[in-house]
Amino acid sequence: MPRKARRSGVKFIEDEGNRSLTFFKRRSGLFKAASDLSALTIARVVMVLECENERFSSFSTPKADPIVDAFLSGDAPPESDTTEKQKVVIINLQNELFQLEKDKVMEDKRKKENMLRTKEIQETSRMAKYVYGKVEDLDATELNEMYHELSRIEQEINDRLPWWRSMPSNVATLPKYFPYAPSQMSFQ
Amino acid sequence: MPRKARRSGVKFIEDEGNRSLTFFKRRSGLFKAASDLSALTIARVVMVLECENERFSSFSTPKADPIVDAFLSGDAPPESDTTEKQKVVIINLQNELFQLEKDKVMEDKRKKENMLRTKEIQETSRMAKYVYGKVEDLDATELNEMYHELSRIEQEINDRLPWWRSMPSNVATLPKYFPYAPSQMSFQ
DNA sequence: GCCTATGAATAAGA
DNA sequence: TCTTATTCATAGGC
Repeated sequence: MPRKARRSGVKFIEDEGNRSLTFFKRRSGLFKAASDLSALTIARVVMVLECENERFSSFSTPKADPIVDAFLSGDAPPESDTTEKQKVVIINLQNELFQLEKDKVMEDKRKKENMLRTKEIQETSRMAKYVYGKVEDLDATELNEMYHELSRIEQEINDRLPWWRSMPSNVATLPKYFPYAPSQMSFQ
Repeated sequence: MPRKARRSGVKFIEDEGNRSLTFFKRRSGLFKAASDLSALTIARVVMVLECENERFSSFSTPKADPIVDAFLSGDAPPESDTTEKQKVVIINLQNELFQLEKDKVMEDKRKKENMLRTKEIQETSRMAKYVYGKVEDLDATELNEMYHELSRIEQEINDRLPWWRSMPSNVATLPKYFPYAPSQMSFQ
């Protein structure tokens, strides 16, 4: 029985407490919506949120084997054989080692790119061209490339792990410094 | 005036046409929700969708100056003078430089953490044996021992690793909207 | 695309 | 947190 009228538009919420409450409520709504969407269709979703306190959260639809999930979440049937558990744990470790190697490569690559980029920016005097070219075009490309890069890594890992149809879901999560982009786009 | 009952659960939609219709409807709903969330609070959202035909779409809330926004979305008044454009360019560049700095810091942090982790794994010689050896080659006692050892380490890893590499075990605590739980996490 | 009946999300209040 | 009144998204028709 609301005594105060329900909030009207989509204006910024001034009150701190109310704002953060709304943030959490709506975040879970958003996650649920994303989850439902990918359940109803085949779509995959990856999502990163940064709240006002610079804290991040992410959501992504997984492709992990249900059996593995069950093990990992502790729902494994009690009679399940120990070797199954070993497998899971070992996979985790192999996975992690592999990830670490991959991370190294990726970081070096990104660092190089960033250095080039910084230099470019500092050198550039033709700024207008930059704006047009960068934001309109490159963001879409970067987005696409980044996603595919992640997918590729995921694929490689999958190839190494015969009975694990896919990576643990969090691998598909995008890095937090994902380029900001024009608000909405579709590509290839 | 629905003649057919409304769809019940969140089961996969078999019918192709219906499925893609639902995809588009819900995608726009998702985008709207994300947009509202970031309007109501300060949150930033980045989202990438991959539909079943391997096409991508993305949504993100840019944290740009409103002027920049207008400019990027093509809404800039035609008569807007050069100084406006310059302002746009500068803000944009500042944004990106800031991003790059942030990236640098994050990468250093990650690199450090990775090195520690790699060392930890490599130093544990028994562990190495387990990881690189075959499960089938170990006897029951070894297996058991290993399981407990690895479980302990897994726990430690979860306690110490940053979000992007934590073991999926924590999925257990998350709401399951899905037979296989979506990965949802918060970090930093 | 647009229109409604219906169910789901959520803002306040407790 | 939970509850409930209300708004909002959306499934099904066109």
